[in-house]
Formats: sequence, C-alpha cells, structure tokens
Amino acid sequence: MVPADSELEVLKALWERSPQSARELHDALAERTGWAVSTTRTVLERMRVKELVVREESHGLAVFSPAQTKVEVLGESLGHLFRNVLEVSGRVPVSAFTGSALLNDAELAELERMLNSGGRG
Amino acid sequence: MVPADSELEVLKALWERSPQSARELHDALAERTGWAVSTTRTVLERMRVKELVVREESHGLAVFSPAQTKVEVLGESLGHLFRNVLEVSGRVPVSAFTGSALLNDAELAELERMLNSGGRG
DNA sequence: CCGATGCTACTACATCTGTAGCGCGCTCAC
DNA sequence: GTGAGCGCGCTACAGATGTAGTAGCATCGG
Repeated sequence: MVPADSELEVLKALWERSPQSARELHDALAERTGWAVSTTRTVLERMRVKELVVREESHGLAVFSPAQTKVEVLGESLGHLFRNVLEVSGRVPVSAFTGSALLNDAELAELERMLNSGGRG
Repeated sequence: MVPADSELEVLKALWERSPQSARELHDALAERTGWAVSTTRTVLERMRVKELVVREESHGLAVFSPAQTKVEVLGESLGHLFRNVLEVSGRVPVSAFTGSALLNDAELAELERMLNSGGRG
C-alpha cells in the first residue's frame, strides 16, 4: 500500500525513531505540519487499520512503530511509478541510487530485491 | 499536479496518440480498465478542469490532448517521491534512467532540467 | 417521420484523505 | 476531593477519487 502524504509524514517520524506515542509523534510533527493533536491521532488510527503502523501498549500507553521500512515504502512507490507512468514491467534501474548517498548498501540490495526479484545483470 | 491513477490511465492512452475523442479513449481503455463510457467521460471532464488535458472541438466533436508530456508527469511524480519519501532536496539522480531504454536523450535532458534546474555536476 | 445511437451536461454515491472537535474516564497536583 | 490535563474512542465534514446512471438534443437509417 502506497501511503498518502499525511501518512508519509508520520512514517518519516517513525523511521527516525520508534516506537513513539501519539503525543511524541504530534510534538515531532506539529511544527512542520501544523496539525492538531487529534489530527495526528486520526491519521495514526487510520494507519493502524491499514496496517501501515503497528500499535502496542507500553506501560498502558499506546505506542506506534512503522510496519514497513523506508526502503519497502520507497520500493512500492517507485514500483508504482514505474509501472504506472512508464509502464515498465521489467527491471527497474535501482542503480540510480547507488551513488546518491540516499541509501546504504544494505538498503540498495533490499530495493533491488524488491523491485527486481531475481536480479542478474 | 500529480495525476491520480485513473487519470494516469487516460494520459497514457493520450501519450500514445492524441488528440482522441472520449469514445476513442473509452474504446482504448475499456478492456484494461473495465470502465463504463460515462466513467471515461467523467474522468476526462475532471482532468479538463484540472488542466491535465486540453479539450478542443474537431468538426463538432470534442477531442482531448494531454496538457503535459510523459516526461513532465514523470518528473513531477519522481520529484514528489524524492522529496516526500527520501526527503531529498538536492539533486535527483536522473542518470538512473540513462541506460534504461525508457527515455531517449531529449527526454532525459528534459527530466534533468525539471528536477535539477541548473544542472552542473 | 420515428426510433436507435451517440454526444454532452448533470447528478449520484461510496470511499479515501485532510483536518479537527467532543466527551469520557483516569491521574496528578494541590 | 477536585479541577486541569491527558489518553482514547467517536463523530464530523469538506474535498478528491472511483465509478456510473440519466436526460436532452442531434443525427442517421429506414
């Protein structure tokens, strides 16, 4: 599932640190997003239903973790883009990101695996 | 404006051939999408409002052309993805697509220009 | 002239997304 | 023990998207 923009905001905060409570996430996001507390909560709850985040209890407080890694989300988004805009069904040139300092080797390998399961060449 | 999925279907058909009438587009899309005629029309009208397509009259019949090239849409989508998922504000590695046979040189140059206006390095 | 067809505009409705408020129950500080 | 604050579950509502029906008008074939 490709997350919507607001969901991506939450995921990015969770990728930096997790688990976090709704309040922690709100504090981390409020400045950038301007959201009300209830907005953060609503987005989180919807993400839980869609299984974009995992909710657990920590000492009676709900805390959330991302259900997917950044690379997984990137992979799905890139795959979606390639299939839908470029109509590429074959290999996706993951090598694009090799020198970009965006992803480390392990992440690149994972992306390669996701998009081009198999991966000779 | 990043087009929605249904809008992308229409754009893809128009990138292959344009202008096309609503009926032509429907015929081209129906097998893949399963849409009713009215669905194609509704999507087209919404795209016109959003200026994703341009509508003209040809001998009394409405025909539609894409308002943006494939590369423009790809560029916006890629830019969106990079900014939102990867939080890249700097250069986007367009070189990724160099050897991929997806885009020709002119298209690559345009993409480069769009994403990295300036483009030294 | 009349009906089948097709074009166009308008309307419909469910779901998703963005954004937020309300009320209940708990707890902590006073 | 009482109010302020907080976590939590509900509800709300507008706009976007997916998907489609309907009615009026033109037109073409009989």
